[in-house]
Formats: sequence, structure tokens, C-alpha cells
Amino acid sequence: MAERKPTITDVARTAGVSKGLVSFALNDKPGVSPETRKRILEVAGDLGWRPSLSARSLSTSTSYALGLVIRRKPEVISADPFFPAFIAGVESVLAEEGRALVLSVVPDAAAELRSYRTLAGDSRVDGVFLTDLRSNDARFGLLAELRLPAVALGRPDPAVPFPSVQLDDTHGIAQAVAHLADLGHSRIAHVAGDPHMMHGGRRRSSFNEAMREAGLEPGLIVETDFSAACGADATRMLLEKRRPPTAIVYANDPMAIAGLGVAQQRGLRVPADLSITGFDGTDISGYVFPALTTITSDPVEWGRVAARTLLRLIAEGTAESVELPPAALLVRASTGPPPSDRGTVAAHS
Amino acid sequence: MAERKPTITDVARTAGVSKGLVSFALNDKPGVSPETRKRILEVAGDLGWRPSLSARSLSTSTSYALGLVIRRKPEVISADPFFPAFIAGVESVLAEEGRALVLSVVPDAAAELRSYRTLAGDSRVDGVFLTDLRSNDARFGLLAELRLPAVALGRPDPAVPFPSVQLDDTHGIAQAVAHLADLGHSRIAHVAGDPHMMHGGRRRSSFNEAMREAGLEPGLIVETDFSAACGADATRMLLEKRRPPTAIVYANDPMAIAGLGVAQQRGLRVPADLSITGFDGTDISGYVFPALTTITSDPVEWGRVAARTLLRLIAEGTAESVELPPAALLVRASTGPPPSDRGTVAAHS
DNA sequence: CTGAAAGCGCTTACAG
DNA sequence: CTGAAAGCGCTTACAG
Repeated sequence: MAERKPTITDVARTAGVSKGLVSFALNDKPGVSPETRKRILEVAGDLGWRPSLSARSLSTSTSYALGLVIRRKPEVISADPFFPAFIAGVESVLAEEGRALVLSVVPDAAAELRSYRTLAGDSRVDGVFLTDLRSNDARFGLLAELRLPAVALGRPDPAVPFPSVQLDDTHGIAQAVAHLADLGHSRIAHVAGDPHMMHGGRRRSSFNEAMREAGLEPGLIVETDFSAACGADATRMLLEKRRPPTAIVYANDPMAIAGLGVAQQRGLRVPADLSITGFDGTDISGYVFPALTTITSDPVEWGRVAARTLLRLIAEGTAESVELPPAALLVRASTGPPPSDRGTVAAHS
Repeated sequence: MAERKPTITDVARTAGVSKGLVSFALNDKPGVSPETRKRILEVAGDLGWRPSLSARSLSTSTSYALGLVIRRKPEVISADPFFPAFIAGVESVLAEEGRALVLSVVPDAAAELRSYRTLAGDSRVDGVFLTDLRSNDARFGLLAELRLPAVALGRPDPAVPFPSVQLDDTHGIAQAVAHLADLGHSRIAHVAGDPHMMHGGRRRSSFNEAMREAGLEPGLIVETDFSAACGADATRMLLEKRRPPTAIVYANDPMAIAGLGVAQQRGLRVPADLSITGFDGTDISGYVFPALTTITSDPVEWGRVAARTLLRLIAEGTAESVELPPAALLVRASTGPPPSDRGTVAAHS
């Protein structure tokens, strides 16, 4: 019948040693002779013994799990392609390490802080990933209070005492602006992300800087919450200006796709009448018409590196921050010369 | 200094009772007088005591967590908008119940089965959600062997001994076909999903049936893996036929959006030259041009109901299957009369 | 209604 | 190099 799962006691008994020794052998601790260790491991294998996670957790105060709290309203959660890919990367390293990922999806700031408290209070996780950094993020203080190891995704604003894994998205935006300026655009607008999020703010300031470097006048900037709906509204607003932009740089792909839709609905041809760039290099961005010029990062790799960094931080008490290869511009079909310069520039090619 | 977290012993001592009684009071077990219970709970509150999850887990063999294993290749994981929304729904009920969600993302079938074994072997979870059902799914047997409570999403093919939460997507496909037939289409094709997945197969057979009911000849069907790339390829293939379809019913939104891109690239106007319907009612589908006619379900609600069902199954050993409101057609701008009938039908409106 | 005690399955000083 | 024992913080029969 349903045979009871073997415990460390069973292993010790059939190997003829004490429980303590089995534990030492399992955990590769010194003080066990090679032959004894080998015999213990064999017996454990034969019996199909697997150490009990909860017993281990109780004696070591370790959960062997990592936590990720995502703060997104249910309506927009699907719009962000970053998380699924990031999580896939995280999982690929956790699986090898026998760790699990505890995921929490919360709708607002209060629930977010509550979630970290619960995760820490229940010792559900040994550390957490911090995404969507905001300036003066309330989570920084909370994590310190909870003594919960954390790795930040992106460059935290006030320097924080924990490592971060970051990717220079500044470079991508600069490349996009330079690309558009090269094509002859001078009226370039930016549909930015949420100004309270670090990456939203950073993309915005790198946009400003790139415009300056290209010798152009400051472009119009519209703030959004990163949703397709906001992207569409912002585009509509920009196109209704007396002198509308000839190119728009969006802070993510869903907004760029929505902007493309608005432009087409108004009878504009992209890129003949309006150039558009996205951000993220999502799968679908290559299949809309025209295929989106966008800025690609590698969220799967980001997840892998973040997981390794967090595991190292937990194991060794310290870990270096990592700088990932910068986001790069991927030129496809949604960008071209501006309307007035078309003849001139076309002659070049 | 860093004060130790209070334990049940601290509560018992300061309340002047035994540990056992504190436990009884906490868990609402009979055998504690109302006054004593009240006093114990007060002391616990004052001390800020929170029962230790791992100690509890060890004595009750319960993890207070639920598991979700998603099998998707990293490249396509972001394309499927179902999971983030589903997870948001699950979390909304788990948060209230003090449960956590353990997420596992795996690339292939072998890793998937390994993941369930690990989750069960480590007692990481008390039960799991089963998504992307396949016919004669190997997971059915495994879960029985592991004695792991499970709730299936969708209608399992050979009847299974555990409850399911399902949504009739048949109805949506039928409505889409009927809608297109009403508009005057007779050459309708279906870009189906993965035939090995239950929902892919079911949408396909309901397409066939709906065509028959509309009195139309069987439409062309192309199988895919649900990815945008496959959706684009399938569309290209269909449009190159000698007598191409005048309408295409896609098994999900990303493929429909990719199909829309292919059509536009070939100079076809949608819906004047080709009508297109999606499936899922994703956020972005409302922002492409023309806005996609699609079939909407409610994955957030699906997550909520699935979570409640699984919790009930775990607590009571049994739970009823639930039938969610059927997916419904949302008519937007990507469907219209076929090219040849345009004049006629337009006269009606 | 309440208390004292054993047990869940590990880890880890402490002796030998 | 090895063993016996205490401890992690709960739950749960078993006595009273």
C-alpha cells in the first residue's frame, strides 16, 4: 500500500549510521569518510529518499524559494510582454538549483507592500526581485526593515544597498532619435511611459538629450501609463497639433502598435507620412504592417542574470551589480524619411 | 536590537496558558473558552505573533501554496496574453486566503513532468492548476500517482477524476462563422491552433460544424502552434491559393494581428478585401487598425474561479466542476461583406 | 474546558 | 571520523 515517504531516519537505519551523519553526507559537510558518504548516498538513492523541504526550512529558516511581486492592474497585465519572458529566464536557473519562484500579482501600492510583508513574515522566500523601480521607492525602506535580500531590475534612484541588474535603455532611445534625425526628421515627439517609474523617466530624459545632440529643438513629450489605450490617446493628441510631429518614439511596443493604428485610421501612411518606433522588440511587433522599428532588449537573459545574482546574494551575503548589453535599435519598416524631405533623401539611396 | 520573532511559546507564556491552547485558539478549534480565546488572540496581537509557516507545514504536511506549471518556449511565452490575466485572477483570491502561488515555466514536456514531480516531492504546493490540456495528457496519470489535487482548465478529453473549470469557446467560433456567413462570405478559412491541445482541437471542430450549419462547404484549415509567426505563414499560404478565402477565423489574437499585417502588406484592404476575426479579446486587439473583431473570454474571472475550486478541492476533498459564461463575439471593424457582395449588402445598411 | 508531552523531519553544536 | 541529543515552532492525540 501507499508506502510512507522514507525519512532521514530510514536512511540512517538501513545505512547503519546516525541521522546526523546522513545530514552531513547529504550537505557535503566535512567529517564524513568518503566510503561512508558514498554508502549513505547509495542507500538514499535506493530508498528514493528526498529530504523534506519543510523540515529543512524549519531548522534552517530558509525557504529555498525566490519571490517576484508584480504590481499591475488586471486589465493591463497582459499588455506588458516583459514579465513572461523575464520569468522564463528566472525559472531556467531556479530549476537547476532546486529553487522555486513564488509569484504575487497585486493591483496597487498598498497591496504591493503588504505582499512583501507577507512573503517575509511567512518566510515564503529567501529574497526578491524588484521590478518597475520608482523614484524614492517605498520598497527600499521596507526591504531593509524586513531584512529581505533583493536585487533591483534597473538603476535605483537613490543608491541602494543591494545589487541591481541593469540594461542601458538610454542607448536605444538615443539610437532611435539619431536614426530619425538622419532620415531628416526634425519634429520628433516622444510618447513616454509612467514618469514615476524609473525606466519611464530615464527613457524620457535620454530622449531629450538625444534631441539636443542631434541639434533639434526639444520634442513634445506625452506621459502615459504604458497602456495601449494611453498610447492611442497620446498619438491622437499629437496628430491634432497644428504642426504635428513627423516621427514618434514610443516607450514600449504596445503603445507604438496602438499609435500605428491611430495613424492608419486617420489615413496617414506609415512611414511615408509618419515614422514610428517602439521599444521592447516584442514578437508581435515584427508582424504588424509595417513591421515596427523598435529597440530590443533580452528579457529572458535579464531574468537569468537577475536570478543568478539574487542566489549569489543570498548565499554569500553580497553580489556585484551587473550591466547587461545595451538595448539596440532594430530598424524595420515603420521608419522612413519625413514627408517634405522624401524626394531629397530618396535620391540618396 | 533585532528582536527575535515571537513564537507560540512566547504567546503561551505571556497569556499564562499552554502552547497547545494557543494553537487551538488560533485555529478556531473547539475546547477553548471564549474568554480564554479572546485573551490569547489579544496577546498574540500585542506581541505581533505570526505563526511560522514552516513549522506549520512540517506538522501538517501542508504548504499553503498552489502551483501553476506553464509549458512554453521562452520565445513565445510573451505572445500568449492568457496567463498574466489568469494569474492575476488566481492571485486575487489567494491573497485573501493567505496562500501563495508557485509558478514554474518550462520549455518542454520532459521538464514539465519533472516540474510536477518536484513540486509534489518537495511538498511545495497543495494542489495545481492544469492548463493547455492535451488529448491523452500524460499529466493525468502522473497527478494520480503523485496524489496531487488538481483542477483542469478546459474540458479534459478522457474524463478525469478531478474537477475542471471550463468555458465554451465553441460558441464564440460558431458566432464568428455565423456572423461572416450573414455578411455574405462563403469561402471562410480557419487558422487553427495546436491540434494536440484540447482547445486548439475543439475550436477547430466547432469551426467545421458551424460551416456545415451555415450551409457552406468545408473551409480550409491550417494548423499552427499559436505563434504570430505561424499565423503569418498560414495567412500567406491561404492568400496564395487560386481561390483565396474572403474571411479568416483565427484561433487567437496574435495570429490574427499577424494575419492582418500580411494582408495589408499584400495591399489588401481589411475588411473590404478580406475579413478577419481573432480570439481572446486582448487589449491590443482593440487598437490595431482596423480594430479586430474577436471572441472574448474573461481570463481574470477564470483564474478566480479556478483558484476557488482548487482551494475547495483541497479543503474538502471534492469540488464541482464549473462552467463559465461562454466566449462571445465582439464585432469591431475587421469584418465586413466580402468583395463581390459589397454593393448588395451595403445597400441594406 | 485545560495541560503536559510526543511528534513532524531535518540541522547542528557538543562529546567522544 | 562518528554518535547521541537538543532544537527549529508548530499540531494533535491523550490525560485529567
